[in-house]
Amino acid sequence: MFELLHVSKQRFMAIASEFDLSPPQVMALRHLDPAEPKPMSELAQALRCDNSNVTGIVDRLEDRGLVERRAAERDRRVKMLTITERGAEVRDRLAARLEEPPAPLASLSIEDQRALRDIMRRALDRA
Amino acid sequence: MFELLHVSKQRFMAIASEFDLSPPQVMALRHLDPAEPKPMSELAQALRCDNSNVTGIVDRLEDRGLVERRAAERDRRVKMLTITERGAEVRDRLAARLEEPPAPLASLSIEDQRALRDIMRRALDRA
DNA sequence: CAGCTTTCTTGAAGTTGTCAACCATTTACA
DNA sequence: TGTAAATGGTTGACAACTTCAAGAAAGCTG
Repeated sequence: MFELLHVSKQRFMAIASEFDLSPPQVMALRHLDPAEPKPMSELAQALRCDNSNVTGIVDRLEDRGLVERRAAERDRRVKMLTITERGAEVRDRLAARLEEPPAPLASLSIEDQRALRDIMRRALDRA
Repeated sequence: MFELLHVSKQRFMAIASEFDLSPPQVMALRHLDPAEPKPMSELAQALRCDNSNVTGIVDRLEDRGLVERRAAERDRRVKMLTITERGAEVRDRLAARLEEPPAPLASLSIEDQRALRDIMRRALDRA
């Protein structure tokens, strides 16, 4: 189990570096929705880290033109995050790459894969 | 699956901080064996990071008196890492804590847990 | 309007990570 | 044997993540 986590983490970092992104940047891109701008604080909550941390991560994503900050109309304190066109394209390729089943799991039989999926679902439902 | 990884990572970091250790420090302690000193380079390989990185991690573990560096007799370039008495005690408590099944998995039925374990084993054997 | 709260930013400090350069030691070979 | 190359670890520079404390700007409340 421990081993599997380690392998998965390696895989995740390898994919992130394919896109020249850091793991938190990938998490941020995954969470943001091109159709629906979200405030920084929500991203911080999703990433389970401090607001001030998100500032830096978004700074670097914005430098690369992947996301944009925009003051909310209703409350000008909150900055809404939107994904740019380039960002959406990267996000899609990233999602496709991450959805490929990891090597150890791909080598399992179809029945095992199904069983695994069902057990995982039950585990997360109970959580 | 993604979600499960995220949850597991959170759990791991929470346990690490219970012991006032960082994740890499925990990984290092887990890898070292109180009975058998190992060279820095082997730890670097296990942690999949640069030698120079291990230098810093071991520095901080040594500052807390958890591990010790000792020049190998055969080749004085290599530093053998040993776990101190305090280190072994921490390592044991840590192992016990990490072996407790994580909450989402613990809530599964016994059959599901067994099935999960068997599938995991098959996955890692094939890898 | 005055004071409190909320959202985000900034700055300091610490850890991780990589890379290049370096030192000491060992090994290879001419 | 003696010099050159390889090896193990350290150091320094740099970038990113992380948290905390302090601050600025905007909004809310009485």
